[in-house]
Amino acid sequence: MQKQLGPGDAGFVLDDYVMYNLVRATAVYSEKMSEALKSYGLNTMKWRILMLLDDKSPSSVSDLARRSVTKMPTLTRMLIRMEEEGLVKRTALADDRRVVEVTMTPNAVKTLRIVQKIGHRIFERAFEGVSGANIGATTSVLQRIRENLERSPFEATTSSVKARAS
Amino acid sequence: MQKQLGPGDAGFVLDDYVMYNLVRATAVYSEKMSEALKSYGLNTMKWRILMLLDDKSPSSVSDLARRSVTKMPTLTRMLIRMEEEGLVKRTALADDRRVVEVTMTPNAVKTLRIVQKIGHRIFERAFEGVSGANIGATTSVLQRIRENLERSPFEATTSSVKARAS
DNA sequence: AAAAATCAATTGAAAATGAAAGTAATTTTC
DNA sequence: GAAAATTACTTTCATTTTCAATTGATTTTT
Repeated sequence: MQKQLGPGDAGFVLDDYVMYNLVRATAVYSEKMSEALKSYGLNTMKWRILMLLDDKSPSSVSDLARRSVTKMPTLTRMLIRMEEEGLVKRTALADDRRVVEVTMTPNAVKTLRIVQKIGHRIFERAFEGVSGANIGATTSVLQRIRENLERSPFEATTSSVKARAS
Repeated sequence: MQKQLGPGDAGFVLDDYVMYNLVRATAVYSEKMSEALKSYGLNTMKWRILMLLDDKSPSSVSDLARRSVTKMPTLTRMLIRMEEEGLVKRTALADDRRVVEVTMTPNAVKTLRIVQKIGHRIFERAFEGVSGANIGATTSVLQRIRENLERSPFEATTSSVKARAS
């Protein structure tokens, strides 16, 4: 296996570029999930929040924002709506009343369990023909990507060469 | 390697779930790219469109929409803006005047080449510590995921069990 | 060949998003 | 221990995105 070609290199093929495939695969997956969730009154964001709460409850708003890679304002609004819909409860933390603790309602757990089955079927379809070993390897690589990128704030070494269109 | 656990199964760990990592890794990557592109007057969507045009020019609007997994209205507006900024040219196809052919301007090519270098550095950082073989394997899996999901329109087999929160 | 159907792209109204400012609570500094 | 700084979240407002309908062009049907 030789050195990775980057965009702009001669012989570079976009369809074989890992980053392009990463973004596109995720977009298609999100699209499918979104369709499937619609009839349950959910969208991908509510789904992700419920999954995160199922994983760790209660969670603070900022914790959910970080783990769902969503901006706080967006999340605040979404959580208010979800509270109105009876999916979550928001309460100020006793120790530190700046913090808002979010928990799932039993109702939300019930809905989540149903939707998880559908999510699992989409997952199975997505990985049709991919071995368990390869799924594991892919997971590791994805975890690694996130860690690598979250660790390092990107510093623009060519900051002097600021080209601009028009 | 045993059977894959799905969300809701006992012993399931969200942080090890491939779909969660897929979405999160992509979100972090997009965030980093977005930051890096800002000073060049670009965003991830313009960047992706330019990459697609660099790969195949001219392209129709619908073709770009499909390959960038973006809704047509969004793309139309973005292309209009990009034309105003001197990045692309839009012309009705002679054979079929419903179709709008989009091409990059030389100016855009110049900008793209610069930004690609930065994109490549982010890519390298993302895959720090990942072998070339593993990058290749990941690419294949991602391609497979997309193909699998694009092929099959998801049919809700539990469509009778429509639960709804609240 | 006129009418109906389909298709590619655009536009208009409504919802979602995010940067920046605002608020309230806690911690740090002097 | 009061003033300043920080933190966690919320709100405001301008922009972006999307759904649904529309336009203009081509193809299909009758």
